[in-house]
Amino acid sequence: MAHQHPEPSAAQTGPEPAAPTPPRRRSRPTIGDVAALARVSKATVSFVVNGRAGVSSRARQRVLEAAAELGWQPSAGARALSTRRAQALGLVIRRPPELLSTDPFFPQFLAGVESGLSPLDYALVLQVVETEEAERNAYERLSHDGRADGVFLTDLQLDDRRPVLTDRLGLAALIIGPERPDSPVPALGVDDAEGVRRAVEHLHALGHRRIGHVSGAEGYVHAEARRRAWTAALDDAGLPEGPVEAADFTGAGGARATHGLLDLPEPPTAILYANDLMAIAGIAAATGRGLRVPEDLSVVGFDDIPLSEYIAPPLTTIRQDVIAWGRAAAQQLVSLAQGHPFQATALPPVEFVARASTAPPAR
Amino acid sequence: MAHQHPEPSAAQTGPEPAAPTPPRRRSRPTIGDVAALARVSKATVSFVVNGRAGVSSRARQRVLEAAAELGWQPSAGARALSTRRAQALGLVIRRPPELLSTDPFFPQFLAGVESGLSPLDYALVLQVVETEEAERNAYERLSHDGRADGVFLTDLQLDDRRPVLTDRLGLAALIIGPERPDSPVPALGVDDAEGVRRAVEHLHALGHRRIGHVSGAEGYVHAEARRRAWTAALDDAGLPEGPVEAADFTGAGGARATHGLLDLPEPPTAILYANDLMAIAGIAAATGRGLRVPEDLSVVGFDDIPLSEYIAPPLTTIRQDVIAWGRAAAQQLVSLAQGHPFQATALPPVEFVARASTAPPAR
DNA sequence: TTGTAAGCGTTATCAG
DNA sequence: CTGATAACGCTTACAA
Repeated sequence: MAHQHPEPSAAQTGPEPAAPTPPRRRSRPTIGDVAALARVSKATVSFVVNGRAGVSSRARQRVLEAAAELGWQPSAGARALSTRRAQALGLVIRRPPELLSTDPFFPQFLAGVESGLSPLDYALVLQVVETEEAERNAYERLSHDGRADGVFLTDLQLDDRRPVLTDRLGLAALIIGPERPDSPVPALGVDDAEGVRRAVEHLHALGHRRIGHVSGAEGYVHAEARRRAWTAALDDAGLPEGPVEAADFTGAGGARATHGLLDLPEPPTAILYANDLMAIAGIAAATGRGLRVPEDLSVVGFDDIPLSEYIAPPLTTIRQDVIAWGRAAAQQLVSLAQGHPFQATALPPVEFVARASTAPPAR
Repeated sequence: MAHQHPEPSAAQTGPEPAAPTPPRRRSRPTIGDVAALARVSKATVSFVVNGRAGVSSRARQRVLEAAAELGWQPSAGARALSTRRAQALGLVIRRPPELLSTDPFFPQFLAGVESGLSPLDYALVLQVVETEEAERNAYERLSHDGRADGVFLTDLQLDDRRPVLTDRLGLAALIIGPERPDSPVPALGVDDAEGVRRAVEHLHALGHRRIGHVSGAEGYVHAEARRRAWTAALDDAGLPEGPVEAADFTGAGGARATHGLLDLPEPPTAILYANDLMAIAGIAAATGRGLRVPEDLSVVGFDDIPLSEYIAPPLTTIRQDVIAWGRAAAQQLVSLAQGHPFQATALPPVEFVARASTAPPAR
């Protein structure tokens, strides 16, 4: 009935009586207001907005008109409390600030997630945390507070405990990245290996035989996947094992690792980086040592960030459609959160983009 | 009483009797369970967790023990329904995908916002939209669904209608950027002008007299602010008006604008870009024309993205502490959402960072 | 087809 | 100081 007003239920049979000295700051209309105006019960209104059968078209009509007149829309919070669903998904990001601000993954992923979520009328609750403890905490609260019906698990580590955690919480979850063996949580990821293989083949065809790798932060599943793909690709190409330097996905790390590789007695003539950011920093590092790219050193990145096309030389790299990935992930997770079983989705494959940072080796 | 279980209130005098064939999927404990276990009323439990006076220490003790034993934490959703506050802030982002994925602003800002929000126990609801209509819609729903108590207004346009919208919705809002005249919504932003002035002074001191500017997307308040600051700084330095080329904050736009300036009959010897991304693309564009940076062209960026230090040459730029900005904004907006009046906060000033992309002009 | 009433898990009011 | 009891806005049996 008349919400937040002291009148007794008599109001139910007619429009709201003019309250004497109505307290200003009229709050939003409620389902009760709509029901009263449409002269039906709250249940009927609920049925109408939820598109359920069992409502006469006349009643439906009146409800819709009343809702429109009052500008009423159901309250997500109240609905969540009732249905025990938040109509929202959670994303907890744990990354060092520097990485967060430069890596193009998250913004794109977020854009994709949103594009998948908004047609379904789901919201996204975001948390950025620093420690692992805060991270666990965030998932627990998200679940507990009923703020999210499902969560994305990104930047998975090799020994990540989050799948077990979400499983225990009974919280729907989806790993963003390569599949994990024995994981209680399904995963959705593109196959990096294909792009890496194409890159190695490209370098091999150019005549490179010593191809180094600057890997991402150790312990991360995707860093590890790219590294293994590189090893496998070298092997497939019949090339000897190449030198690898572990880095951390940052510009500083990429520069340092590049120097490490170039300081070797037999430096590589080409380097494959685990992301574009490190590759760009690597180009600068090599340039700083008097090397020319690509004449003296070929460089391949990973991600194809928008900037990669606009540096000198334009970066040869491996492109993933992160937006499409995010969209697919969102749809999948909503489906999981609604209790449907996981069903594998096809993601656009990674793409090898040849630009000017690769060329035949000088020697 | 015992929540969601069929037992009669007899359960109140002892531990919960073992239900025969208990339905799986035991849901979380509620305040009622805690109250029952502690042998107090729900209200008392509520008072305890909200740290309000009027509870005997014995009762408080029992409540805390019961809560700990049950692992109970209050449900944010239920609380929100009761208090009519979502304990969450909203951020609606409308940007073209490319810009979103490369501009370091949002990730940093988000990190800052979160660092301000999490101690206050507020969540962040994020939306990424494409059209202006979707944007308006997003704000309306956020407000209306009760999903957010306040919203950030970013990327403000000169004729932006969002301040009026949020005002009409009665939704707390905070503009992220320079203050607007006559705005019903307060603003929190760093003063770009100081950094721009320092940059121009730096270039002037190096001997430059023709300093061009590549501006950000037209219509944006912050792009306009930087452009005006540049004009004013030239004026202050007693330099003639310089050529300006309008761009859009993207790498492609930066490259195009750079060519535009360099094609002039009297090309500038130094260019100030409205962001680092365009500056980096500008360096590549200039290099592609056979110019050397900084010998033939000095370049100054804006933002100091992490990559700027690791390109060749390292970029001279203007740094803003976006994380601190985000944190301050979060605190401010929470305060506004709680009904407190706006009170100006000091933000760390922008900082001029001289690196190697600037040098005395050749001619 | 429609209405009633009982939740959902809190907070708030107001007697004891 | 404590405890019923009524909101809060919605969904959903269950009746009518």
